[in-house]
Amino acid sequence: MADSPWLSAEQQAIWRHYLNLSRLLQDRIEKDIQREAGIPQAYYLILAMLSEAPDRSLRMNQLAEVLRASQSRTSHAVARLEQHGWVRRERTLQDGRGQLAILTAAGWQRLIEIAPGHAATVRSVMFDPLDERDTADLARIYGKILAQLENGT
Amino acid sequence: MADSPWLSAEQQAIWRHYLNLSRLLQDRIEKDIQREAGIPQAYYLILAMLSEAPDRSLRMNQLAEVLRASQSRTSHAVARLEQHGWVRRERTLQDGRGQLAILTAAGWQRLIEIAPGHAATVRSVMFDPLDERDTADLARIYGKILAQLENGT
DNA sequence: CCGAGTTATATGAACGTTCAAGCATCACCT
DNA sequence: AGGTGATGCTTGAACGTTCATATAACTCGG
Repeated sequence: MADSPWLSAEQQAIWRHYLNLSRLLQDRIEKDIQREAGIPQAYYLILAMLSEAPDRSLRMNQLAEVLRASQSRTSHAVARLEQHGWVRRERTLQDGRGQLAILTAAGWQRLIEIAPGHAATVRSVMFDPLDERDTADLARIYGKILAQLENGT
Repeated sequence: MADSPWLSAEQQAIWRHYLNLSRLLQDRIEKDIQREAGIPQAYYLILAMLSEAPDRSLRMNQLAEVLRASQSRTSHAVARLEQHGWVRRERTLQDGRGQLAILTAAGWQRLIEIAPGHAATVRSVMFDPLDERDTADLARIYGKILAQLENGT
């Protein structure tokens, strides 16, 4: 806990900036992916994470962890991606409870169709306005905040 | 549009950091406010924005704009806050279509009960890990990105 | 002042997320 | 082996957001 609960004027300004930025950015990315692929960004990230995993598959467990999403959310999401035919599920052999989420060929295909446009959006909105010093600073700062967040309380 | 669609390794790392950070932060704040007030952060922000406006009231129009939310979303949200008794609506005199969203006494009361805890959370998670140079850098960087975002495409 | 187009808001359905159970399997102790 | 608790995952209901549509009030040219 902090000694004073209030934010300084500067902190308040940054916080409002952050709120606006993250909403605008979120909306922008969301619409972009929705238009290109007809799925929300959260689902795109599932395809992306699976594509980088060995055998393009992950246990629901681990998938939820890399997404930092709840198991429930992950389960619902994978169920829907399964309907699209972009992911399929298989029981794991080692653990009878385990489910393996596997990126299908169609899912891979879809992903590589979408990815460049998505990357271009991210670049143009987040990185084009920044110079090298900015990105270095941003990396340092995000590292600090993330470390704090991941510490639990 | 950018010349190359791909992100550099550093940009990719920052982007992932940002995604994780914003999700963790969002979850943290959301649960915090949900626990304290039983409303989502988006609704808390409505109370906050109204509290700062003249007569603690704004036209739906302007409210949506300061929130950077759609009119539909704002309408649904205010409807629900009205059920809680924290906001009420009144037709505007000048423009027969206009609706004025007004923070009630109960809404104000609720807000000042919640605000300090909320500020403490923001401070502890976002600002405590940063030193003065960090916050200055962050202000500069967010300013740049926001300017870009607000430029439209 | 009449009608076409615009603006301000609301509404309902569809979708995604959260929350609280629920079920099956595993792990461990006896 | 058999029970007790933990783990992995799913399900359904409740809620918030989005999208398309509706409605009412304004504007402005004729």
